[in-house]
Amino acid sequence: MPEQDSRMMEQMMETLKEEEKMTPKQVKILQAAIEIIAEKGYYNTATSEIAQRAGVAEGTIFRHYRTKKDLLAAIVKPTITKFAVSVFAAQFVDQVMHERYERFEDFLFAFVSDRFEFAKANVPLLKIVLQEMAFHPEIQAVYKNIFQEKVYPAINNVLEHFKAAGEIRDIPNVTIIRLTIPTILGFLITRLLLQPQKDWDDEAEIRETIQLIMNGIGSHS
Amino acid sequence: MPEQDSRMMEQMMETLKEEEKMTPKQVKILQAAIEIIAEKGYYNTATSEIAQRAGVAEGTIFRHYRTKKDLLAAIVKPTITKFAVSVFAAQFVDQVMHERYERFEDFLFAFVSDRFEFAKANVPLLKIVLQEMAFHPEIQAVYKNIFQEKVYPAINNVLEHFKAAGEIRDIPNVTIIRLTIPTILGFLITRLLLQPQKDWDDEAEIRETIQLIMNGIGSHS
Amino acid sequence: MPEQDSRMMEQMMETLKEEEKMTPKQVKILQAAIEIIAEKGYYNTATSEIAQRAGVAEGTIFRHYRTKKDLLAAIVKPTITKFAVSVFAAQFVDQVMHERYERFEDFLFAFVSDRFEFAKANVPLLKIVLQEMAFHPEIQAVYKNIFQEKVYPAINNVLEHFKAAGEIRDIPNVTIIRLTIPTILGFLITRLLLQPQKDWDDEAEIRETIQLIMNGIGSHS
Amino acid sequence: MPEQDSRMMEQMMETLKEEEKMTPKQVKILQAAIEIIAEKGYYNTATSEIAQRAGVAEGTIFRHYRTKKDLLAAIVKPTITKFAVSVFAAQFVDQVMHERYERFEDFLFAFVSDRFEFAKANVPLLKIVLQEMAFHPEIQAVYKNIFQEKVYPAINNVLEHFKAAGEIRDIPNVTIIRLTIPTILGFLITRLLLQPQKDWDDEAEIRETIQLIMNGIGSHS
DNA sequence: CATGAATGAGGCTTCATTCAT
DNA sequence: AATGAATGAAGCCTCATTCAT
Repeated sequence: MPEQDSRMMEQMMETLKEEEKMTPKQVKILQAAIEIIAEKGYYNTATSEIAQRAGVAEGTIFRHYRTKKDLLAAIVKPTITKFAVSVFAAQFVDQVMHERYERFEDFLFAFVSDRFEFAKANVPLLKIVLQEMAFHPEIQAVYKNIFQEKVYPAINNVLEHFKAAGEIRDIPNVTIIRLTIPTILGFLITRLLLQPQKDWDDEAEIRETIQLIMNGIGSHS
Repeated sequence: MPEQDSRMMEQMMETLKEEEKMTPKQVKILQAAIEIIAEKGYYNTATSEIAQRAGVAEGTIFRHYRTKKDLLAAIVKPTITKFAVSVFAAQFVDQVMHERYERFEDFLFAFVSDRFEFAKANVPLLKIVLQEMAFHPEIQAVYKNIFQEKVYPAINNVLEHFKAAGEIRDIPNVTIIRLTIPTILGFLITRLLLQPQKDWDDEAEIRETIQLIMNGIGSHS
Repeated sequence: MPEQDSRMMEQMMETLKEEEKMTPKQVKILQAAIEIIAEKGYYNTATSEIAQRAGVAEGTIFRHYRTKKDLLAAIVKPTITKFAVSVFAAQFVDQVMHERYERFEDFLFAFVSDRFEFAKANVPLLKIVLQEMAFHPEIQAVYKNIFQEKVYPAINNVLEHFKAAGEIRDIPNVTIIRLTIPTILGFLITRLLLQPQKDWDDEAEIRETIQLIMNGIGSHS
Repeated sequence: MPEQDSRMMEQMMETLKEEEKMTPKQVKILQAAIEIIAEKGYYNTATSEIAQRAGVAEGTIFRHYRTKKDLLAAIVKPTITKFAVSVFAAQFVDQVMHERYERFEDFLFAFVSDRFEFAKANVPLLKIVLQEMAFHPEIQAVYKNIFQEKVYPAINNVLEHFKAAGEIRDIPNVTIIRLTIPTILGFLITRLLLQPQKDWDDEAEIRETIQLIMNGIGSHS
C-alpha cells in the first residue's frame, strides 16, 4: 500500500471515529469495506470479500456490525455528519458574523477551500455516500435531517448577513442556494471523482468557480 | 393505471425505441423493468418481479435480453443518446448559427426548456441512468463517448458563436461548461427528482436560473 | 426402499394432499422432509440434507416452500386437521345419534380402532407433530383452534348422548375427557412410538384399554 | 425477580445439585439456562444468550460444561433421576409393605400428591425434559435405564401387594400401568403446563383422577 | 478461574439463468 | 415464441467453541 494511501486511510478513520474505541480488526474491516464499496458499490461487494481484504474471518464482521447494512451505515452516517459540520460549526458562522470576512467572495473562498480539503481527504467516503444515497432511505433520512436542521439555517444566516452588507443581490435565498451548491458540488465532483487524474491548479479553479458564482458568464457591458 | 401514467409510458417507449419492432411482450417487459428499477434500483429488482409485473414468464425475459444487464442497457443506452440528441441535433445548432437566437439568454432558454420537457417526460429513465451510472462501466463508456464526440463539440461551437457576438465573457469554454451544466442539472434534479411534489412555476424558475448563470449573484454596483 | 415403506408413503401423501396438484419433485421433497425430520427433528435437519435425499437441488425446495418453516407447516397442519377429522366427521357423530352404537363401549371401540389405523398409517407425521408442537406457536394455534372448534363440541355431543342413555356415569365431561384422552393417546404413543417393535395383539389391546376406561382398576366387590 | 421465582429457583437448584460444590457463576449459568431453554427450547437458545442472562462471559460457560449439550445434560439427568426417586425410595415402598396404606386409593393419593408437589416445584425442569427427550438419545437412555431398573420393579411390588390384598382387579401389571401412568401424567401436564393459569382445586382434582382410575367411567348398574 | 474477541463451519435463502415441453 | 420448473452458485448471517490475555 502506497504511503499516501495509508495516510489517507488514517484521516478517513478519523472522520468515521465515534466515541468508542475500535479494536484493530474493526479498523481493518472498516478500511477494507471503504475501499471495496467505493470501488464496486455496496451490492457488488460481498462480506466475504471484505473479510478477506481485511484479513479477518467473515464472522468477525458480524460481531462488530449486526448487519451488512449496519456496516454501510457506520461509514455513511459519520461522513454525512462530518461533511456538514463546518457549515454549522460555531466558529465558522461566528467568524462571518464578527466581520472576519469583509467580502462574500472571501467567505466563499475560505468555505469552499475548507470543504475541498475535507473532500480530498475523504474521496472514497464521499463516493460511497453519493452512490448509495439513492437506494437506502435510512441514509436519505440522515441527510435530510442534517440539511434541514443544521446546514440550511446556517447558510441562511450567512446570506442574510452579506445581503445586509450589500455584498450580494437581493434574490431569494433558496434561489441563491440552488445556484451555488450545485456549482460547488459540480466542481468537487468533477475535480475529485470524474477527472481526478487531470493536472489541476486547485486554488485557481476555486477562485474561478467563485468568480462565476459572483458574476455569472454574461458580459456586463 | 392513471391516464397520465400510460401516456408517459408511451412517450418513454418512444425514447427507447430503436429500429427493430418490439413484440407486445417485449414492450411489457421494458415497461415493468423501468417502473421497478427506477423505484428500487437495479440490484434490488429481481427478474422474477419484472416478469410478474409484465405478466410474462420468467424465461421470456431472457428470450429477448440475453442477460439482466442487457435489459438495463436497453433502457439506459437509448436514454443517454436521446437526452444528448437535441444538443447536437443539426437543426438546433444550425438555428444558432443562422442567427435564430440573437441573445445567448434566448438560446439558453430554448435549450433548457427543451431538455426540461424531455426530462419531465422521462423521469424514470433519467432516474435509472443517474442511479446506475456509477456501477456499470459500460454505461459510463456510452456516456463518455457521446459527451466527447457529440455534446462537447456542439456546445463549443455555440459558445464560440456567442463569444464572437460579444454575448458572453471571454472565459475558457471548459470553465463556462463547469458552471452551466451543473447549474442546469441541479435545477432539473431538484425540480424532478428531489422535490417533484412542490408547486413549481417552471417557466419562471428556468428564467431565474438563466439569469443567475448570466449575471451571478454579486451586486454589480 | 421396502415395499411397505413406499405404500406407507403414498398414504401419508394422501394425508398431506390439499387441493392443488403437486409436481413429482415436490412430492419427493415432502417425503424426504418427513423421513428426516421425523428421525432427527426439525432443528437437526438441514434443508441441504432434505434436498439431497429428495434428489433435488436445494433451491428447488424454496421454489415450493418459501421457508423451511413453511415446509414444516405443510407437513404439520394437514396432519392435525386430518387426525381430528373423524372426530367431527358428520357420519361418525351422526351414527352415534342414530343409535348405530348401542353401548358406549362399542362406540369407543369403533372410534379408537379408526384413529389407531390412521395413526399407524401416519406414524412419522404424528411423530413430527408431537415433537415440534412445543416449539412452534403457529402449530399450537392450529391445534388449539381445531380442538376447540371441532373436536371438543363433537365429543361433548357424544358424551351427552350416552349419559342420557345411562351408559356412562354422571361426571362432568371435562373430567371424562381428562381420563379418556390421555389413556387413548397413551396407548397410541406406547404402541406406535415407544415400543413399535413389540409383538402386539392390537385388537385385544384396544379392548383392554376400553375396559379400563369403562371400569377402572378397582375391584368392585 | 419476584420472591416466588427466586424460591422456586432455589428448589430447582436443589434438584440439580449433585455431590460437587458449584461456584456462584455456575449456579447463575444453570439458572439462566433453565429459564431460557424452558421457554424457547434447546435449539432456539444461544449460549451467548445464556451467558448474558447469567451475567457471565461466553467462555465461562465452556469452562464449566465442555459442551452446550453437557449443559443440557446437567439439567436433564438429575431431573429424571430425582423425579423417579420417590417411586423407589426405600421408605415409600417400605411404607406400603408395612401396611401404612390400607387401601390402594390411599397409597395412590399419597403418591400422586407427592409427585405433584415435586412437579409443581420444578415445572421448568420437567418442561425441558419433556421437550428435549425426543431429540437426544442420551437422555432417552437415562430415562429408559431408570425406568426399567428402578421404577418398574418398585411399582410391580406395590401392585402385587395390593392385588394380594384384593384392592385391585387381577389384570396384568403392564396393563394397569398403561392406564395409570398416562392418566397421572395427563393430569400433571394439563395442570402445570397446558392450563397453569386456571384456578384449580388441586386436592379435589387429584381425588377425582384417582376415582376414575379406580372405577372408570362406566355406570356399574 | 474468568474474559470476550475471534473463528469458521454450516445454515437458510435468493436469484439469474437454462432447458425440456 | 413462450413457459415455468429446476438449477446451483453465491450471499448473508448465526453460533458453538477456542485461546491469548
